[in-house]
Amino acid sequence: MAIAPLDQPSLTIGQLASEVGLRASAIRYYEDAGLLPAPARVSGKRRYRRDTIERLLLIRFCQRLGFPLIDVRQLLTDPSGRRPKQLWRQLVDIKLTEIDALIKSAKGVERVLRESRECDCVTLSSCQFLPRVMALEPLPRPGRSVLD
Amino acid sequence: MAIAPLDQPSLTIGQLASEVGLRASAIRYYEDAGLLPAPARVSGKRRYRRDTIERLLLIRFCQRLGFPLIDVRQLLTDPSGRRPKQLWRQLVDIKLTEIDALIKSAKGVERVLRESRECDCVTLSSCQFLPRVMALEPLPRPGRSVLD
DNA sequence: GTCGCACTTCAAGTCAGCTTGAAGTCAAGT
DNA sequence: ACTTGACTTCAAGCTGACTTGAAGTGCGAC
Repeated sequence: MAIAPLDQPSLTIGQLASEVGLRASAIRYYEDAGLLPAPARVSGKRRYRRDTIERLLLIRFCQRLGFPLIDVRQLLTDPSGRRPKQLWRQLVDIKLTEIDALIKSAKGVERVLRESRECDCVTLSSCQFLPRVMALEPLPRPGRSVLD
Repeated sequence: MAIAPLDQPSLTIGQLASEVGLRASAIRYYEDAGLLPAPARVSGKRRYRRDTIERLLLIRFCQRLGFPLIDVRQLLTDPSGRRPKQLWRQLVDIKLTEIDALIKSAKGVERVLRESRECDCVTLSSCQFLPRVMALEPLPRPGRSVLD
């Protein structure tokens, strides 16, 4: 039986989950989704090397930046094993335009909200805010790949 | 049988949909979701008064501001039939804090994205951006009621 | 030996806001 | 009479990131 090197003691899925603040089911899901390689097994149970922690942190890193898992997978499944700088820049550039649009849109919404707070128009057609609100783009919803 | 007044000729669902830029299926969905009252029928088919257009515009108005349909329903099903000012202010105030948080969060993400674009650190643990990214709150995802 | 617990797989459920499909109805036009 | 087209209902599908549940396995402790 393969024995983990001493500097990389193995973790059960529960230990790994609690170290990174995830549920075990999420880790299994990442494996199914191709974000984590299938780990070694000891009597059928998953055993993770400690460096898996880092990989999970990188996943959360990217999630915090607004990338969907499908894009994170692209980054992580680079054959060279290193963070592919070129793809990273491409993703960042697209995400930056998305974020700029989001901020702009959110600021427009904020302004209209502040102004319409005191609005008590009963019929919408007489509402002074209607044209400005309808001119707003809807807040983009996240979750889709930046690479369509 | 009730006859629509002359100043309110009735619209089929398809006419209504094209006037407001929605699909007929969306209008039926709004009815199921309690956002629109069940309209009169002519031989089984829905006939809408023209003021339904305004109600649909109000729904889109609220959607553009980021309110989920469940909150719009609260606003629309007020027994008085008028826009309930007090609820409106409450919703707006909560939404304003959400939007402020969103903008703040998005600006943090933007800054990190710009800075990490040139980052080529191979291992995440040595990445200077990790602590700052992990400190970011995730971008809030829309769609849930502001009144939990 | 048997209890409990952490693990396993697989399927299905969750949220929002619709869309799509199947199968049927209705009225007008040719 | 037949076709066309817009309508009807109801059920199911779609997105993303998971969670939940059911049914089973393995292992250490008592």
